[in-house]
Amino acid sequence: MSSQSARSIASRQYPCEKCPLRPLPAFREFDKQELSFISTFKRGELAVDKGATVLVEGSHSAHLYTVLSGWAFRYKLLPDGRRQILNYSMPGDLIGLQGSLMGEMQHSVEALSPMLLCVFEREQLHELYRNYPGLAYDITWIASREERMLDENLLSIGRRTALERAAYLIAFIASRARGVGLNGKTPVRIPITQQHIADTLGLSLVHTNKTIRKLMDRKLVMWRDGGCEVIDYDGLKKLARWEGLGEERRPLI
Amino acid sequence: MSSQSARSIASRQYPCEKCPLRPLPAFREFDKQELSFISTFKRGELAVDKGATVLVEGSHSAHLYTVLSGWAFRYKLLPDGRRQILNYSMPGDLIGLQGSLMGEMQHSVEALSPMLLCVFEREQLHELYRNYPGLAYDITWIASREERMLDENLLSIGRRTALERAAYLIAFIASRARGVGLNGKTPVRIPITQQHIADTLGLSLVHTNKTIRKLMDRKLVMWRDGGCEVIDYDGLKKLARWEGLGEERRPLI
DNA sequence: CGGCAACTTGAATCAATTCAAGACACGTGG
DNA sequence: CCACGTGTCTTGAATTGATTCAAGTTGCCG
Repeated sequence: MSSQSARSIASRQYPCEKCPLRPLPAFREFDKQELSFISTFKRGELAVDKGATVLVEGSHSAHLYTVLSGWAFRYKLLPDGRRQILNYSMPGDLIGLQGSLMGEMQHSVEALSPMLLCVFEREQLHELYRNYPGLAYDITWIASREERMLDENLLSIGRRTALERAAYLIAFIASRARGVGLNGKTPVRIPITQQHIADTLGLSLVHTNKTIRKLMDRKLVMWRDGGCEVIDYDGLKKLARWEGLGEERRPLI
Repeated sequence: MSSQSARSIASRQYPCEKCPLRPLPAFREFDKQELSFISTFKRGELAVDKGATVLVEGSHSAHLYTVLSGWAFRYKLLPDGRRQILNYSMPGDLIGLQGSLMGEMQHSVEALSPMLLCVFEREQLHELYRNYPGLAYDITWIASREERMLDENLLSIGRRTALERAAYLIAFIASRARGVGLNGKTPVRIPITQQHIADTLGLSLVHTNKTIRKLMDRKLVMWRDGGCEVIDYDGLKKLARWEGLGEERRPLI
């Protein structure tokens, strides 16, 4: 629950033309004009500590961000403190688009690990829409992708059993992480606690723990270094009756 | 579970300039150019029977729609038939945007009542983005609004009690319905069965019935004519600890 | 009048929460 | 170097909440 604020670093280390994410097979090619506009769109970079709050519900942020590195999660709170995690953000994902469009943030975002964010000016979105219809289309596409993920999560929480839910969630996160090359030599380590899983699945911490234990007994996942590692990805998918998110190449703003 | 297909009516009764929805206070003003483009964007109207399937998961629809009148719901199925309702659609809402952008439909849509839909050509979306950045922005805004509603639903299913969930859902739907003037003289009648509510809240039919009964005992809602009527809107909001969706005026495509 | 769909209800069973406590690793200050 | 606090994970037991099973009611349409 440490709620420190984000630390800023003004210097920009990565010009968009040398973006380390862009060459990944997960992302579509951009032409020179688009790239150079994004370059001017980018205001700088922001370094964020683990546990820091990137955006707060109720605020009116002047910025939106793309994750360069690190993990975060989006959540909402009920007045009495009950927390629901809505989705996770990882490299290549846009953060704060909803707030940029609708004015006020309706959810908060917290870093799960140290992060590096590309900072964009909300005001310039209009210019993007005026002059770069392709990028505008991409942004709508990104919003739709988020919607699709939420649909899946809703199906999961509403209709899957606890064991299926846990299997689905871990497979889902691992699948996305692999898409952005987060599995170097070793399998991906997902930097979340069981409390995060509980707050994502809509279960209590105790029951989540017992459920994850079953997944570990079945040798589907492993818990190590305060994080989760997938042992048998296909086993998780099968248990969850999940088809996987047939992801084509996507835009990177 | 009647799964008849939609019946088409080619004739267009409502030119966009005389759209019965547009004058409603819920929608923002459009200038003449935008209006005339939308007019050419519109291919015709589609009449749909109650219970008909408008769009099916897995299909590649060439169209997207705006609801002129009537109600529908969006849902996903698990392989074994478990159903999760994701959201409801009512007049002024866009249907099938996600499918238009991503190619394949990832959810199905079924009519809750007879409906009238404006039909648009998916192909022309690109032209819209190229020539009408304001409308393009609107479409992204609409996608974000859907995302926001899903966030709320996720919070509800994940973290609210059964009674709070039911109260939230009914207040939420009623609030949206009132926004588009569906409460003429009498209170809105929401044309859904308790099975729909169960499949939205992630509860069994039996337990949903007992939960709704509690709401009726508290004189918050009423069940009549195979549908639901709100008696005490503020009471529902309070019980659900829901602030309401502070809706400003929104675009109507 | 029969049949079907939606709504009700009680009882038995199962799943999930809450309560309570302990284990373990890690970092910090004495 | 050790004591202490904190955060995370773990486990058992009691309780509550939700599901399933089984029947019955009601209203409507052909």
